[in-house]
Amino acid sequence: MSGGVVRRPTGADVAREAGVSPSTVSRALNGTGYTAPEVRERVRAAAARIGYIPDANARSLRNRSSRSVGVLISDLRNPFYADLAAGIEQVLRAAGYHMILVNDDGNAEEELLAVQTFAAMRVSGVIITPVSSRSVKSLREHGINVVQADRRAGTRHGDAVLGDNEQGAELITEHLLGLGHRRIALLIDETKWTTGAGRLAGYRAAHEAAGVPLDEKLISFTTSFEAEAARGATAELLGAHPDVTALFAANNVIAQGAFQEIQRRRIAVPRKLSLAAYDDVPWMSMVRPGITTVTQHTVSFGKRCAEVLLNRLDGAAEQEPTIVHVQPELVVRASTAPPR
Amino acid sequence: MSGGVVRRPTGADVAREAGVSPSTVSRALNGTGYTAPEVRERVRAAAARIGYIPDANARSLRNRSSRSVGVLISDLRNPFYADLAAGIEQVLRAAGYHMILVNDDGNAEEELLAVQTFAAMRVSGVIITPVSSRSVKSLREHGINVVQADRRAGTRHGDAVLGDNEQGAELITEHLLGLGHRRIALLIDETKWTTGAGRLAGYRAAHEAAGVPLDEKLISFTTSFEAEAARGATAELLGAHPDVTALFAANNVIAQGAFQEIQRRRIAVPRKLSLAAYDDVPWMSMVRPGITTVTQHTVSFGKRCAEVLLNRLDGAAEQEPTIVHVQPELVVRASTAPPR
DNA sequence: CTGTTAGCGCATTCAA
DNA sequence: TTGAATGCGCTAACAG
Repeated sequence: MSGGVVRRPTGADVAREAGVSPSTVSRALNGTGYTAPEVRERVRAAAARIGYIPDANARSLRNRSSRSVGVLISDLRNPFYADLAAGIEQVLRAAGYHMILVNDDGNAEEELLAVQTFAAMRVSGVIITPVSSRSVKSLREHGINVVQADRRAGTRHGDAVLGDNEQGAELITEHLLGLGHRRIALLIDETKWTTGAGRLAGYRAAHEAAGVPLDEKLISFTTSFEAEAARGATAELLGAHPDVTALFAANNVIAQGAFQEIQRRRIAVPRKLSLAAYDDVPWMSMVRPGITTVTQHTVSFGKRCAEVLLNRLDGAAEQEPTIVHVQPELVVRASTAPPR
Repeated sequence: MSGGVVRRPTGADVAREAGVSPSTVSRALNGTGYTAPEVRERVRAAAARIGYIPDANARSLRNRSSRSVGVLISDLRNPFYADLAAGIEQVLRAAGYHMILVNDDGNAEEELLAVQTFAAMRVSGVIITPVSSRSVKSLREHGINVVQADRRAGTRHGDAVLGDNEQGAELITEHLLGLGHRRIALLIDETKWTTGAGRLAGYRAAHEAAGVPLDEKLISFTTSFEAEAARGATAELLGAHPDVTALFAANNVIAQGAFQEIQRRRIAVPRKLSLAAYDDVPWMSMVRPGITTVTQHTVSFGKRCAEVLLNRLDGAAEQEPTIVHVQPELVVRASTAPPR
């Protein structure tokens, strides 16, 4: 039992039940075109009675567009992306859309595959934390609305919701400089993306503004996106430059690696070393000392992304690109203090 | 520019390009039915040349089923669910399916709405951490394959991937009893779901097995799913029962609240109080002392869910239900030690 | 205001 | 082995 093909009621069934034509059913249920109020009620009742659920695929085929939105992120296990997706989904759902979520693991191939999928599904838009500019271009060529989230790849055109990475990094660096630090190391993984580039620029700008000379050797580039790599980079840096008094980790994964290395070496934070990070994720407020961070209010960030997309779908098709800048905010906790 | 409707190539276009009929295109590209190898190549080349992407909606309409799988979870911001979804997505993607992710916030209404959506989309299956049994029933009535993940609502039928909550709770409780604790409090939020009920049962069973009398007053029920509520419950419990030497938090959110309250009161862990939790999430290994937990290997857990569903889709339509039990594993860290 | 007709793009009969 | 015809379920013209 239970198995087999379930013949689900169609619009024609509703039509029969209500004694009208299929097109009237469509109009009555969708509120498009004219329908006599009395008829509309009858159709609604009939539909409810037989449990009619309009077939989304038929509708999308006919309309050449669906109520689906593609969301393409790097890593759902990273709370930054998970929160972003959570914010997006919340707004989409409230607006009657649903989210196709694809993880690309920071891999351009996978990203391109997902673009194919989204094109095939005729999603009405895509929100993407881009890895390669090809995907974004490809999306556009397919006539799909795209909102770039968190960073931009290549093209500077089109809708985007971005954090002000330069300002965020300045906030942190200023904070550290203001405490009296002069040897502040930056741990960063990439500077090809707008996020990394901006954070590096902010770090530089803050030094410049304060008139503090910057030692380029204190900028450490991690090669991978794993916390373990960041731990190694931290070890190396601390070994080579024992005079460093503060560490600035450019994202939450790097911060994790740095924190672990610091714990392993039993370095007293903030007495011997201050630590600050970009992006506030839960563990940073759970550990002692709590980590000073720049938060981007990630869930709201995601909401903004969805709002920008929805706005574009609501007729603003040929409007100017919307660029939203999310203000980063410094959260001072106990991991930063004046140098000894 | 860029705007307007993009006329995407259809199978007919490919047919024209390759000098064959549309049906041959379909056969050649899908590998169904007979096609001359030479023709197949020609069609493939033509398709690639003009950038043909089969319309997923048309295909789903025709096939009465899509390559979409609905995933319905409680809260993407909770790392447990995020990891679960990450595991599911990874396996689905590798198998050529995609994930429609819906958050129900533990709300039965939202859950039911999502069921409607999934039915409308003709998803080929749904993986759900159920809130209400109605949704699961409704899904079945629509002839949709469902895999219940982590817990079951009402019905004991059908495919499911479940943690052995009773055993996991026993593992923790035994561990604490073995250390010599006799006054172990349990912080739990619900016991209507199979997860909560199982964990409570395991806590009881371990006491029984050890011949240690259990004080029912040490079982504290949180009313909400927020960490803050758990913090309050912890405060109350600690106030009422200062002789408690160990705390067992039944999930990661409760553990967070408990941990925060413990920090606030500056209670020495594990010297004055031991703390253990169900489900291992990142902050638990970052804080000092690290929290002793039972891990369910959540990402793999998610993978198993997807595998069970895929297996069902692969012809096992009328097969016996698959029930997978995921073995919990005790991870002993520094938050548990013999009572003072 | 409502019904008839047509077609979205595909996969599958059935004939050839 | 291939092509022509058909219909999945829906909505939008167009007549009435």
